[in-house]
Amino acid sequence: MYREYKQLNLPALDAEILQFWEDEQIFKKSIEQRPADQSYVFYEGPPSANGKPGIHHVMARTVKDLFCRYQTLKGRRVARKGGWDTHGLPIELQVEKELGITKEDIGKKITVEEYNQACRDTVMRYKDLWDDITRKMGYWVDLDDPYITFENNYIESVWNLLERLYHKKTASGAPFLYKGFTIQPYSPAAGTGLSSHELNLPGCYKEVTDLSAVVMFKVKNTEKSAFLFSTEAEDVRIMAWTTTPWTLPSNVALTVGPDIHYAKVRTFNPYTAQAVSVILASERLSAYFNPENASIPMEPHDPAAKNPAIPYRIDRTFYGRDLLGIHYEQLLPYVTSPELETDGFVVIGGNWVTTEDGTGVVHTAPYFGADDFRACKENKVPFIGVYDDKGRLQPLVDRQGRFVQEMGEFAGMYVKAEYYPKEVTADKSFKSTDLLISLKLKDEGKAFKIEKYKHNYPHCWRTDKPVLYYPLDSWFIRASAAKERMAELNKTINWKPESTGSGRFGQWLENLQDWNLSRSRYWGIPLPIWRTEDESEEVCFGSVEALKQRVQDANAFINSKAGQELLSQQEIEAVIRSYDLVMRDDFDLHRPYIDQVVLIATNGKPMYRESDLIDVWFDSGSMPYAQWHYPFENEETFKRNFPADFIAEGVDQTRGWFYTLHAIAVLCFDSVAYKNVVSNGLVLDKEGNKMSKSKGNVVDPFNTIDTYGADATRWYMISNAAPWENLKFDLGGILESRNKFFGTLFNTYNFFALYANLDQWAIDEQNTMPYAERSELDRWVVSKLYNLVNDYRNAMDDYEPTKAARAIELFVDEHLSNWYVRLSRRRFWRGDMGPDKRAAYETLFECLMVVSQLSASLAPFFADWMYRNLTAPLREKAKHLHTPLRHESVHLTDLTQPDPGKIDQALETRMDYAQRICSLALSIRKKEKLRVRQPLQKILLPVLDEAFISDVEGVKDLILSEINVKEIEYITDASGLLKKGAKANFKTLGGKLGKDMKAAADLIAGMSNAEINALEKSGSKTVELNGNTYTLTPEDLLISTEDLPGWKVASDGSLTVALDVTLNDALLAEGTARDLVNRIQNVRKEQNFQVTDRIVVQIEKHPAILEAVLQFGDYIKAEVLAESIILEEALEAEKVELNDQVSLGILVSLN
RNA sequence: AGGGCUAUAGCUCAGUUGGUUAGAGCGCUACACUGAUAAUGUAGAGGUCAUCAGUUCAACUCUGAUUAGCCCUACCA
Repeated sequence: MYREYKQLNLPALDAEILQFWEDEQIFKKSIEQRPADQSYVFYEGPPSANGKPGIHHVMARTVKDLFCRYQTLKGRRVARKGGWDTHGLPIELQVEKELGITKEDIGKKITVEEYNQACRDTVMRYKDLWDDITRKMGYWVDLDDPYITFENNYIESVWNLLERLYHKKTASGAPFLYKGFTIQPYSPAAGTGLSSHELNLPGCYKEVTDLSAVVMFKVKNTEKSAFLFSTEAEDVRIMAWTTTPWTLPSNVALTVGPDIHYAKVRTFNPYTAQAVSVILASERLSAYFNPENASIPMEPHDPAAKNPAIPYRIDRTFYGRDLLGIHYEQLLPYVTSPELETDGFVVIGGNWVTTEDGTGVVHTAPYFGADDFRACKENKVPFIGVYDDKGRLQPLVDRQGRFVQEMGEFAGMYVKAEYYPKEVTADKSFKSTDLLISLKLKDEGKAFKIEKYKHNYPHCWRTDKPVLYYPLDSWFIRASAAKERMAELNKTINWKPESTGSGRFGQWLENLQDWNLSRSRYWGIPLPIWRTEDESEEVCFGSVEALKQRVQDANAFINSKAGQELLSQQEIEAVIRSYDLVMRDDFDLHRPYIDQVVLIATNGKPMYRESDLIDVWFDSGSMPYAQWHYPFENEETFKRNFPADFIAEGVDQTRGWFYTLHAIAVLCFDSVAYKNVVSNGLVLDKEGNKMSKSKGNVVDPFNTIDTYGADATRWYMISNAAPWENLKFDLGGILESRNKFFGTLFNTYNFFALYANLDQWAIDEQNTMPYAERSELDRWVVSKLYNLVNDYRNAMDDYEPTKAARAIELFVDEHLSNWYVRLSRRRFWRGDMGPDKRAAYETLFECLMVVSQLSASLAPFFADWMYRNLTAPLREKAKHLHTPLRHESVHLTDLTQPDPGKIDQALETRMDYAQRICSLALSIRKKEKLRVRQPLQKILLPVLDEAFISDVEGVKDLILSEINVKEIEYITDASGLLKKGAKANFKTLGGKLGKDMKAAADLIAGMSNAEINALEKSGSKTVELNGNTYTLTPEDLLISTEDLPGWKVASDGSLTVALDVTLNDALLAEGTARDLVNRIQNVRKEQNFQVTDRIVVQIEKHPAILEAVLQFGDYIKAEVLAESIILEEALEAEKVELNDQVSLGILVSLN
C-alpha cells in the first residue's frame, strides 16, 4: 500500500525522516557506499560554538549541504568532517564580560591558567544548539569526529605550517615568517593589534565626525629661518591640520612637500585677534582666507563677532624645500628630551604630502602613523615618548588608549571618547580629549581653526570602537612576496559569483600586504618560537617531538660543567621544570604552560618563548592539514582530500577564511586550497535591513524550521534569489514555497497513491512499457522530465542552485501537475487495468521518482519521504532483484542519467500547440460566457505551415477533451475565410533596410489580404522606399490571421483559434448531462462515499433535464457509478442548483 | 575620496547576440473549473525598465554622466 495523507505537514514529516535517517544511519551509508577513489572534497568552515546559530547559518549551510548531497547522488564519496573554531577574541571578550574583568586583570585578579580554562569552558557553550540546528535543518556533516582548533594535534599541525614558513625564503633570502616593528592598527578596547584583513572586514570603516584642528607651530628665528622674518619680533607660525588632536603632544616634526609652493601670510589669530604670520601651501590659501579680505584694512577684527572678516596679506612665497631643517617651538611641551631639543621639532620633507586638503603641511607624530614613522626614521628625527621600567621608549599613549602620567592635566585620559564607559560620555559636561586639547590650544593662541570633520575611520570589528595606529612588535608572514603566485593560482579557482574572485578577491591580492600574525593575547595558538634575550639565537619548532628533544638537550646541558657555570640556579630550575612539564602525558600547548618552557641556546644562554599568539584566521586557514593532524598522521587521507573541490561561506569571508586558506596553501604547498567556491550574501530582514538584536528583527531559525519545516525554508532561500545576492528574508516567502511547490507535489503524490492503491498497482522495474507504445501525453511529460534532468544537472554542475530549483518548480507545477495530471485524471479512475492505464501509472511514477531525486539535494526530507512512500510496496522485490529502486533512501540512489533518446522536441512543439490552442479556446468561452461543461461542435484552426495539421492531429484528442469540443476543422487560404495581417520582421529586415526600416514597417502593416497572399505565392515582392528599392521575401513578414469574419476568434502570436459557438438541442442536452454528473458527484462527495461505491440516483422530474437523462442516461450512470437513475415526480431531498433558473432535488444512496 | 556591483509591476524575481505589444509568481478584482481542494483556469487592474544625454533604422539591453543603495579600497595629515 502507498501511504495516503489528509494534509501536508512538513514539520511532522521532518521528524519522521530524521528518525529514519538516524535509525538507519543513512548519512553514513551515503558516504560509505561510494568508492573511496571517487572522492569529492568539501571543507567545512568551522563555526564558533560560543554564539548561537542564526538564520544566516541556515542559509550558508543549505548551500554547503545541497552540493554535497548532489555529488553524493552522482556517485562521489563526500566525507564531511565537521569542525569547531575555538580560539580568538570573541571568546576572550565573552569570558571577560561574564567574569567582569578586563585585560589588565589577567595575571592579577585571575591567573592565565584560570582565564584559559574559562575560555575552554565557554567555547562549546552552545554546541548543543548547533548540533540541534544542524540536525533539524538536515545539514549532513560529521559531528562525531570533528576537528577542534584547541586540541594539541591541531596546534601541532599549525606549528608545522609555521615552521615551513619560517624556513622558507624568498628569492632574495628573506624568511617568510619574520619579526618587525611597525605602526599597526591597534584596538585598545580589545587590547590587541589587528591584521589588515581584520581591518578590511565589512563595516569596519565607518563614517564618523571627529574634531579637526588647524594649529600653528611657532617658528624659531635662526639663521635658517631668518628669511621668514620681516622683523626680529614677528610671530611666524607654520599651520598644520590634523583630525586627531590627541596626537599633537607627540608631534616631533612637520612634513612639507619639497616641490610644493608655500606662502607666508600676515593676518590675525581668529580667536585672539593677535597679529600673526602663518605659513601654508599657496594652493590651500582659499580654504582659510576669503580673497575679499586681502584688500580690507589690516586691523584686528573683533574675535567675539560672528564670522568676522579677518584681513590678510601675502607676504612672500617659497618652496617647501626652503623650509627644510627649520626648527619650531614644541606645541604642547609635556615630554621632551635633549635629543628632541636639538634634532626634533623640525620641518622635514616628504613626497607623499598633497595639497588636496589641510594646509599642505603634515603634523608628524611617529608613533601614531605609518608614514610618520617612516618619515621620522628617514630624517633621523628622534621619537617622543617615556621610558618604561625596562628602559624602553614607549609612546605617550598607553595600551589602553590613555595618556601616560607625564601628560600633566591630560594624564589618564582616554584619547578617544569611545573608550570611556557610556556613563561617562553620557554626562552633558563631558568633553572629549580632542576637544580639551583644542580648547587649550585656542586659549594659548596656537589654534587657527577648530571644526568638526566627517571622514571614514577604521573600527575594531569586535568591539566596534575606533582603532589607533600604534607601534607594535609583531611577527609577519611575508604574503606580499607571493602575491603574484597567489593571483595566478586564484585564476584557476571557479568563483561564484565570478566577480567576487576576479574583482574583490583578485584586487585584494594585487595590493597584498604582509600578514600580521601576532596577537598579544592568551587564548589561542602560541607561536612556537624561542629566543635568547639578546636575540642572538632563535628557534622555531614544527613538532612537539622537536620541542621535547630540545628540552631534553637543555636538561643534558644543565648537568654539564658548562651548564653549571653559565646558568643561574633559577635558570637551572626553570629548565628542570620545563622537562617535567613537557614530558607529562597531558602537556597542554596553550599558555601559560608553554611559556614556562625554557630552552638553552648553543651559546649556553636561556631561551624564552616569543609571547605572542597567532591570528585565529591562521587556525581556520590551516584546517585542510590540521584536521588530519598532517603531516604527523593520515598522510594518505590528507592527499586524497586536498585541495577541496568545493567550499562555501558568506561573502564576508573573502578576506577571512577564503584568503587564509588560499594564502597558506599557496605559501606552503604551491597549490590552491579549493577549486570551487560559493560566497553567499547577507541575510537581511524583509525590509532589507541588517538583522541585529538591537533592531529586534532577528529571525529565530529553530522557530522557523519548527513552523514551516526545514525543506520549505531551504527551498525558499535557494529558489528566491541566487545565494550570492542578499536575501530579504520573508516568512511569507517560505509559506509560498510550501504551498506552491511542496503543496503541489504533495497533491500529485496523494493523487497517485489514491488510485494506485485502488488498483493495487506497483511498478515492475524490469518490465515497463516501452516509451514508443505510450501515449503522446506520456511521452511528452517524459520528454519534459528528461529536459529537466539535463537542465538540473547543468545548473548544479555550474554551482547555480537557484536555476536548478526554479527548473524543478516549473516542471512540477506547469508540466506535471497542471498539464500531465490534469489531462490524465480520467485514465486513472476509468475502467480496468489496461495498457493505457498502466502506461499512465508508470509515467507518473517515473516523474515523481525522478523529481524526488532531483529535489533531494535541496529538500532532503520531503524528497526522501516521497521516495520512500513511492517505493515501499516494491522495495523487497527490488532488493531481491538488485534493481535501481532497491535503496531504502533516495539519498542512496544513483541520480538519473540524462537520456537524449527520451527527449522529443517535435512532440514538445506539438504539445505547445495544444496548450496554446486550449488556452485560446478557453478564453473565448470565457468571453462568451460558455461554461466548459457545455460541449461545442467545433473549432477552426487556420493552417500555419505544412506540418501544422499533422502536429495538431497528434494531440487532437487532448485538445478536444480539454476544451469540450467535438471536432477540429482546418482552414486554408483557399477557404477565403481568412483575414490576414502582417508585421515587419525587424530582425531580418533591420540589417538590409537600415534607415528605411520605419517606412517598411508602415508599408507592411498596411498591406491588404490580397497583397499578403500575392507575396506568399510569388515568394518575393519589390518595394520602393525613400527612393531605394528592396526585395521582400515571406520571411521578412510576420503573418497572422487577424480575423475570421463571422466567428469568435482569439489569437496568440501567429496562432489563431475560432470557436463555433452555435448550440443545438443535442449539445444542450449533453451539457445538462455533464452538469448533472457534476452535481451528483458533489452529492456523493458530501456524503463521504468511497470512490468505488456504486449508487442509485433519484432525481426530481424537471423539464430542463428530461432530454439529458433520456439521451445521456448511460453516460451519466457510467460517470457516477450508478446502477440506475430514477426520475421521481416528488422527491424529499435537498435542492441542488443546476443553473440560474433551475434547482431540483437529487438523492443519492448506496446500491 | 577612489573602484566595483545593483536599480524592471505593490512584493520577490526573469528578460538571450540590440528587433514587433517588457514577462512570471505572490498579492488584489471578477468569473469559471474540479472524484487533486491550503490546488487550478480565464480575464482585469498594476511599468516613464532610477534620471539625463549619446550611438543606432531600432535601446530594458551598448556608451557616458547623474542620483540612490550596497560592497570593496585607502595612513591619507
